[in-house]
Amino acid sequence: MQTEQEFLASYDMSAYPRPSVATDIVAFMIRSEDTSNYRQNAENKLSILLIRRGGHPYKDMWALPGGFLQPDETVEACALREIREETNVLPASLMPIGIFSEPGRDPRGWIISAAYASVISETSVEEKGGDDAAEAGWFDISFTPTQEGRHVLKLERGDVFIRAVLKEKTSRFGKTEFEIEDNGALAFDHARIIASALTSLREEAKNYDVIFDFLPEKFTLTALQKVQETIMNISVLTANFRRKITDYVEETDEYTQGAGHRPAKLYRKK
Amino acid sequence: MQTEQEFLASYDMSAYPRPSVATDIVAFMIRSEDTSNYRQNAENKLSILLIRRGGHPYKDMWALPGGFLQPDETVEACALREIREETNVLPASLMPIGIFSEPGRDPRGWIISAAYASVISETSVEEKGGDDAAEAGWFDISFTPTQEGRHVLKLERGDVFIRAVLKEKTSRFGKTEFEIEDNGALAFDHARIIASALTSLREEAKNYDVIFDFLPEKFTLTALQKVQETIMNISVLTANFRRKITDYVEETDEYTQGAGHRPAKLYRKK
DNA sequence: CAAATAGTGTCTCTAAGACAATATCAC
DNA sequence: GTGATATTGTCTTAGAGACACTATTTG
Repeated sequence: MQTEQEFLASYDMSAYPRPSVATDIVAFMIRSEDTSNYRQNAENKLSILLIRRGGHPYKDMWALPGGFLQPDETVEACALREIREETNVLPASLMPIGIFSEPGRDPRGWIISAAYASVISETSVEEKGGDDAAEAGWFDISFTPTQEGRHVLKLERGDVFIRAVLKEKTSRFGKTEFEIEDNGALAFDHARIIASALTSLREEAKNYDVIFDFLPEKFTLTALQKVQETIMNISVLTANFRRKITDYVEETDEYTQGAGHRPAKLYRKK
Repeated sequence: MQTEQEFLASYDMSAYPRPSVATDIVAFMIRSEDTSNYRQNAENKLSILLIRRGGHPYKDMWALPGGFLQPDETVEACALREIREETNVLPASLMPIGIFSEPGRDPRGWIISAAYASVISETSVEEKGGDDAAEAGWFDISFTPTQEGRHVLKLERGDVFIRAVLKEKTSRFGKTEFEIEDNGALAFDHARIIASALTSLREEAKNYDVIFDFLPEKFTLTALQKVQETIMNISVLTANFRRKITDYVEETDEYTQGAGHRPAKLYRKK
């Protein structure tokens, strides 16, 4: 009879086949763009971070940031490390999206990926300019349904346009999934991952769980409302939004200044 | 300059360290127990499937069904295969719970696990008796909060009692997690996985997504209500439950028979 | 009829949606 | 004052929760 010690000493992990395990991160940020009229508030665009692949496979196409899991870290820590390496910022939130493990999803071999959505506040990343701007950048994202259950994913940054088409599919267990019909210029199955991530983000934004993470510590209620409207791609009535959000925020005694119109009180997350 | 073909031909996956990847499945079933009074409806108990470990490590302790991912399958397919091997049944649903990847979670080495919750209808599994009853069995489960953010997980089957204690912890990003304080007789970090799975199941049951999966195709509204009450560990008023559930079901023209009280109409999921 | 479950009607209160009205700043 | 945003008030309606009541079967 073997003892546990003896068993563990003789156990050989390499007897079983093992995949490489990676994380891919969909990093969301809301970028505000000044309007022509100085009195008008800035407009918001939802954007994600993409990196141009310098080497094979999918050379010169755009991919999500990510990397391989290391032996001394959790999958979540790996995702945080990768996003940190790319943006120099710790994200304000990290949400699991799913495990992507279809055989053949990576031409290099058996590589499965744990996908995460993360949220980065624009103010936290502002200082970093476009130092290696050709290699990484924030793409404005839109994801809209068309006829016959198809969805078009558009990513735009300056003069770079990416357009992918996905088909909505209900999985065996009733969960809606996306299937890639046209990759656009996206690498691997990343169009699918982005679609899932945005769907999850919208789900989370419904109950106000994630919208605070897009803003700095102190913010106006109008800014908060704009965040939600931008994410959900809808518009809500101000009075109703304020009534519902009251439970989640607390006042500060500060106000915005010099905006060419009535100042707004700043709030903090409760 | 290398072509993509050349790159892929020279690519060596084994240059990077790889973990073993496994799935663990929390299979839920609601078992009805006849009461002493013949006119009374059966009582429901929520239960999960556990397997007694025959070998090291954690020899003789109880563990979740699961197994290693194979190169030609998705993680989800792996979970389905494992649950199928154990119960001979295809579950009615499969929900991702999370990836458990803390270094040291498995004494055999670097093994990460994708955990799933699945739901099995009692009627679909009824035929199978206790053929290897000593090795696997359905344990009634209860999971109740105590003082100071602790939770007690009790598992019971005949004369086998398992009692584990977990501490509720809010992760960095606001998600509630569980940390094991006392494993009871559970192997690995499976107490944590079970706690997460039950929490997810309750979340899903709130909006009636998963309760149908516990029942056969045709069911009474009372049975459906009992399922929800059993999962959530609450009781709801019949009139209100029926009003809300109307949108999710459709009538059949069949009725229950010979129960010693008024027959109930059978419904189907819409 | 008794015991048990099955099923319906309705009152109250809260929350959501729509819309109107008022407040305050920079120029 | 004008143009912009900030903030509050209130009407209506839908839905959740509580509770009382009626219906139907078997022994």
